[in-house]
Amino acid sequence: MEEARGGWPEGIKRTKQRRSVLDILERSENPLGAADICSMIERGGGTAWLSTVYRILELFVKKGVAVKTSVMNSEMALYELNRFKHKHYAVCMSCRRIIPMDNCPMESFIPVLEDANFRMLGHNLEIFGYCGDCDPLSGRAIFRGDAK
Amino acid sequence: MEEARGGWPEGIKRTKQRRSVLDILERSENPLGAADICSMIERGGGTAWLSTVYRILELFVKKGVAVKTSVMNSEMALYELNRFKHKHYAVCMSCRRIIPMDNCPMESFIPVLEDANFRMLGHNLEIFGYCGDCDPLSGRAIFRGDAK
DNA sequence: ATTACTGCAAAGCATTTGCAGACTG
DNA sequence: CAGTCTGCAAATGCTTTGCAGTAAT
Repeated sequence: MEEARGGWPEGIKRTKQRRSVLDILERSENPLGAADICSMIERGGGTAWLSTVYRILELFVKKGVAVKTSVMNSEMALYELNRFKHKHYAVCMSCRRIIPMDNCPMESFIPVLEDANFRMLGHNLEIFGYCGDCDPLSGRAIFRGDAK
Repeated sequence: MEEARGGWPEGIKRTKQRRSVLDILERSENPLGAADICSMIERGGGTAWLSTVYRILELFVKKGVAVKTSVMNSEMALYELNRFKHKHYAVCMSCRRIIPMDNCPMESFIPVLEDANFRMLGHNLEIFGYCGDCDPLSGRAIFRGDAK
């Protein structure tokens, strides 16, 4: 489902740095670390301090524009655009290469892995949401405009 | 499939601290952080420095006795016994509670979540293994006795 | 006895926070 | 113009590393 993207996400002030970060996230197939994003901005001629990138990413996550992904055995937090679909990755335990697998019901990814010449040793499924004790269960949309 | 457990994992020297860590991992349903393990040992009357626990966990992972799990939105690395089966968790985005789901093919976990009164907002599947360029593809068992 | 492991201290990274100046709406 | 965001620096928290003494085989 498309969001306000193409335009600009609702409730986020437009700055040069935020434009850059969103632009990079939109272009990237793979999740990126804050440092990656920072150096990509610099390579593109822009400037953005690392702490600023962190703050922007945190904001994007809070607004539901991006999601924070922890990829197995990586020390770094990775971020990617919230594309509102399943996120499935094959992560190489050696070089950390990430093979993204879109549209991926459980039963169909084996062929994809074989095509990618990837030997699966195991997998890990994480489900996120709210348990009974914590569910805000309101009519409000999740992630929208609540204080820090 | 059972390993040398109940006995002692092959190729690991027996020390008080390692016994403690393995014991705790065996008893725990959920993945644990190094600090958790450390304080559990102290609560049990033992002693184990945090750095020692980290070293032990690193060793266990290298030997295939434990696996390192990164649970969504957690800053800490978590470790658990390698039980040689799928690892599926539901993680509460608010309190970080972890609901483990054993024996969990994709199509069957929805009822489990409903029983646990868990509202799923999304999920994340990670697959680990070796890509074509990195596959050691030897006859050797994975994780067994290779240098750091 | 030899070799490896642990306690402890200090370093290393990724991430966060505080503050003053700069920028957006 | 008011409120927020960014640059920058310093702090924080998890994890790693170095070294000397201690324990396991």
